[in-house]
Amino acid sequence: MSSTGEQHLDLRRNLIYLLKHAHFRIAELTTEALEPFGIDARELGVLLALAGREPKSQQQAAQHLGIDRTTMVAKLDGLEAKGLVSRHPDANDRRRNVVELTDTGRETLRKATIASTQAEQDFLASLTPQAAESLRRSLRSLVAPPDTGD
Amino acid sequence: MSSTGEQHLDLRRNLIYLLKHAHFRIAELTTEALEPFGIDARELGVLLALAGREPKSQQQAAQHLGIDRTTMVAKLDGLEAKGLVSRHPDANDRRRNVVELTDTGRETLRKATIASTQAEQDFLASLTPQAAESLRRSLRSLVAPPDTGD
DNA sequence: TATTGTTATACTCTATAACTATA
DNA sequence: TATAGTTATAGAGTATAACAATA
Repeated sequence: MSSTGEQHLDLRRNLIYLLKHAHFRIAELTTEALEPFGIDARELGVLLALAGREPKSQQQAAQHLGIDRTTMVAKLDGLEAKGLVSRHPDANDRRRNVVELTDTGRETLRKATIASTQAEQDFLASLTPQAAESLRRSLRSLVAPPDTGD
Repeated sequence: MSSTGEQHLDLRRNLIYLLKHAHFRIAELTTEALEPFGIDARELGVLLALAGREPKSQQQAAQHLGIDRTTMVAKLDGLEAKGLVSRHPDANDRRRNVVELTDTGRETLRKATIASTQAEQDFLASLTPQAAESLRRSLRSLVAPPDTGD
């Protein structure tokens, strides 16, 4: 702690580096854990975004996830092909597609979430429960709630 | 906390989602903060990796950063073109390039690190100092020290 | 034979622009 | 005119394979 601005020239204290690698590793672990369910970590994210407040239009789901609507198209194509989601034109606004989880999708989400939660716990195993909860809480407040309910 | 396995079907508690978006945002903030110095957040990472224990071969630097050696080539091409690093064949093993920061590179790193640290502090501003330090410490232990000093 | 740096190539992820159908 | 979904396309960023020089 010098007063002259010694700025710890240490890669391993760099937040970008830490967050990038932490993300990479949990994504890797989760992808492995989800393998039996036929979806990857990204697809779980889409299912979670949809499960929040159905029914949703594609665009609403995309905003919730923080991805582009054009990206959402491809994700939903894949999930629909697997029978996990269904798309129907919105009766009130036929430009929109209402996206819903199928029964299979809901069941897959349930099981995949259990596996994903286990992967997270494995990932966080070296932390105390308090530190793990603090980490999650801090990240939540940093990311800020994209709680656009419309 | 139900005992039946209610697995919080909430995207915003999902670690991958949180880490991905946290990474995205700090990378964005840092890139802005580094703009005056002519480097981006990734290039700062490379400079930091090099500054650790010079002199280093390209491959050692790449391993330290956790990127492929072929990726390192392009990064160093850019940094060399900007006059921030220099490459010389290793006298003891002429297959290797020893990569070092130039004086300009060292000075750029110094200033960029100050700006980057400020960006991190801005990013973490909503956390208590304790929570911020806990976050960094937890992330460090999760990422694990790639302290291959050779 | 193995390794370092390099190049060519391909793959993934994502966004921008343009098209269509609806509003 | 504007919006939702779609498609085509292009741009990052990265890794794999193959090559030259060196060990």
